[in-house]
Amino acid sequence: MTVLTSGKTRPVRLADIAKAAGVSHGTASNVFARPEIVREEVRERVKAAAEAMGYSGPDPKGRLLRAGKVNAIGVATAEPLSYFFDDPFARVMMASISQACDATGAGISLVSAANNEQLAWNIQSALVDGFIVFCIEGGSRLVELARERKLPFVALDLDSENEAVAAIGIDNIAGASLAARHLAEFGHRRFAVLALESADAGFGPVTQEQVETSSLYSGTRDRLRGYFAELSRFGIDVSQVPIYETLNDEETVRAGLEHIFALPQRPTAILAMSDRMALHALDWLRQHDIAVPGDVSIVGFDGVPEGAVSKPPLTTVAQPIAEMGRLAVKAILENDGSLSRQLLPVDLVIRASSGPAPA
Amino acid sequence: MTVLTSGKTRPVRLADIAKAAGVSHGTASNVFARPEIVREEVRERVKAAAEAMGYSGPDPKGRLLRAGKVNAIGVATAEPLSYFFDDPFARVMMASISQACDATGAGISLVSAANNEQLAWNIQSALVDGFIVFCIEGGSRLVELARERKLPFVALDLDSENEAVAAIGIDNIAGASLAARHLAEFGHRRFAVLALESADAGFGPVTQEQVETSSLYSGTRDRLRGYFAELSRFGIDVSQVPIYETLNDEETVRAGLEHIFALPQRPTAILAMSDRMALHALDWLRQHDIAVPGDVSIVGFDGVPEGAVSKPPLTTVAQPIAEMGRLAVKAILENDGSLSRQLLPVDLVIRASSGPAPA
DNA sequence: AAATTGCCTTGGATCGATTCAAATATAGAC
DNA sequence: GTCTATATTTGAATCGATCCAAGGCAATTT
Repeated sequence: MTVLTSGKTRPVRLADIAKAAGVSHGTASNVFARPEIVREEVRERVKAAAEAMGYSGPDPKGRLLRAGKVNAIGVATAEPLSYFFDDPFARVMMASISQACDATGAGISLVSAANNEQLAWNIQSALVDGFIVFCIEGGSRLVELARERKLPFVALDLDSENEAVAAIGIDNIAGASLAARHLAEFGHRRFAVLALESADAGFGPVTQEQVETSSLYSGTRDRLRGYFAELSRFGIDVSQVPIYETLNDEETVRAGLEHIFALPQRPTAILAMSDRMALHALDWLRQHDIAVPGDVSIVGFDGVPEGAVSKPPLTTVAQPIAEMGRLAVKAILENDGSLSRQLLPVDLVIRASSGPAPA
Repeated sequence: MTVLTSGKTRPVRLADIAKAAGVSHGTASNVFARPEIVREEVRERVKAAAEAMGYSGPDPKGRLLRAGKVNAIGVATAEPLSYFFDDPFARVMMASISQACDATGAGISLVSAANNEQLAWNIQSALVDGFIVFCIEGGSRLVELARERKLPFVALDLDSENEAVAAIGIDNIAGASLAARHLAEFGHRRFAVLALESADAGFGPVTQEQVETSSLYSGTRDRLRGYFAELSRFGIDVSQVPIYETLNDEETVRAGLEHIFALPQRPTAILAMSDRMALHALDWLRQHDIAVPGDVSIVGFDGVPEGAVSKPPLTTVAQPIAEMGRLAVKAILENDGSLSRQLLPVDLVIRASSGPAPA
């Protein structure tokens, strides 16, 4: 595995094999890359030399520089790496991205970092042919970094403002409208909203104005707009609808529900901006003996598989997650510049967590 | 972003910047790699040139060859890539691996492939500093491939036979004993086993002999040995204990329970070789109004987080998954050759799914 | 004025391969 | 024996950086 040169050892290179076999390194390279053009006798000799010296084929590091293609795409997020394995939405998305990669033989590199400094470095030095950027919350910095690499990249779920970057997202306003209309048509008139972050690291009750004025997190803002536009159409005074912002985890969802159900007017319908929140809410409601959908209806957002097996199964606004992943991978690998921005349609999946408003 | 040379364009290199700024390439390199040793005036000039030519920093491809370190570890499996995001055990393991990577700033490359040919190529050409190999089922081919790369690598959960490869695993026999003893001490005498695969693509009732004779899947075999050795110690005739092999999914677990509970002697205790199976079993039992642990006790294996929140919470043999991930990453990154084989201790976590045998 | 010191800068060597135009060998035709 | 066509092989150039010994230069010592 190593040659001895003046007392110190170093890994065997293709050139060492070539010398040992008495051929040029060009020929040695051909033995591995295009064996069919090398005369059999020579080929065997080179292979024998390789075997003897414990050489196990050309080092990808060297090949890479020459070839230029890594054959892997980077998936980046500003969350810790474990986000990819913890978050239900990320998992479904990654599963679909990985299927698309499997189909084309490309690998996946996970790029992230504990702190912001690391993150910049990691993105700058990632060995990938392109990036898929998860823009969860205020991912604009991430987009900026990825863009500086001057590699093909697409943003998933990007703030709809930035027209200049390639992005695959959904129509948050339309999706939210769907959810709100569904509940309103069931006769619900007292609503509450479980919102995603609209400003950094905040949770607690917020007002519509606060959400509107925060420039980041356009997903949160658009979903709220969609909800409220639709509710207004039904003559509901949206200024009276409580909005509670959570961190999309169990603890803050429960806190939100405690808050909401302590208000004088209990809601009969909850609009949750993620399935994760909706599922935690389902747990809380069951533990508090509030029947779903008997007393309270709830509609989630995302369409994660857990929603299909919850108790009760969750009505939700399903994103075409698999399609988004496929498109993203395609955009990177083909890099024909065809993709600029793409808003995919969402789908209201009606299950058992929503029903007529109680009389 | 590109320079024009005799009619064709090519990406800007560091050398182009150096020339444009009138410095040597060595200095240009220092501007990016160790800016503090370059005089400010020069530094600014080079940076300006870079800016002007749209150069966004040294290409990692070039750096890699020189540095030799990719700063990423490969995680390989023979399953499709999406396994990493679908399987609960894999997910917990990946979460812990990614935490360890985050802590050291290393990236993660997922390596897998649809078919065997691809897999070989993907492993041979992966740009990584080492491999962590998931040896789920008969992963010996995978280990062989990884080994040929001559990079540091560790196998997770390897067949305990192969003494030559570095591996991190658990003592399956001891873990299984723990589970069996726990139930036996509760007075249980009628057992059933929900087993993992022991041969390819099979599910259904099997005998102890069948499991023993299958050479792959030593995990399944060892767990069964552990169960039965311990039960025998309590004077239980293990030849009468039904074993049902599942595919670790809901459907086959339910089929297994239908089968087991249709037998003349209903068990009062179930030993499940994975938490995933145990959790599906819990669902089935609840739906059939069989009280846990009133009528039937059940003990899982793995220690996935879902087991802590199931109803009832699952007694299980917890693997030190986080520790395994940490050790694996450490072994790769430090590569001090210190790790050869390591069997980590397992832990019986007693929760509410096990209790005294019914009178 | 010469010598020493410290700070920057230079340019050649190197990392490990692939590529391709040119050179060489081999065989068959005339 | 020469010529041509074909099959192999060669070796220099290239990919894009980093490293480092050696050199240049200005400020300080002797």
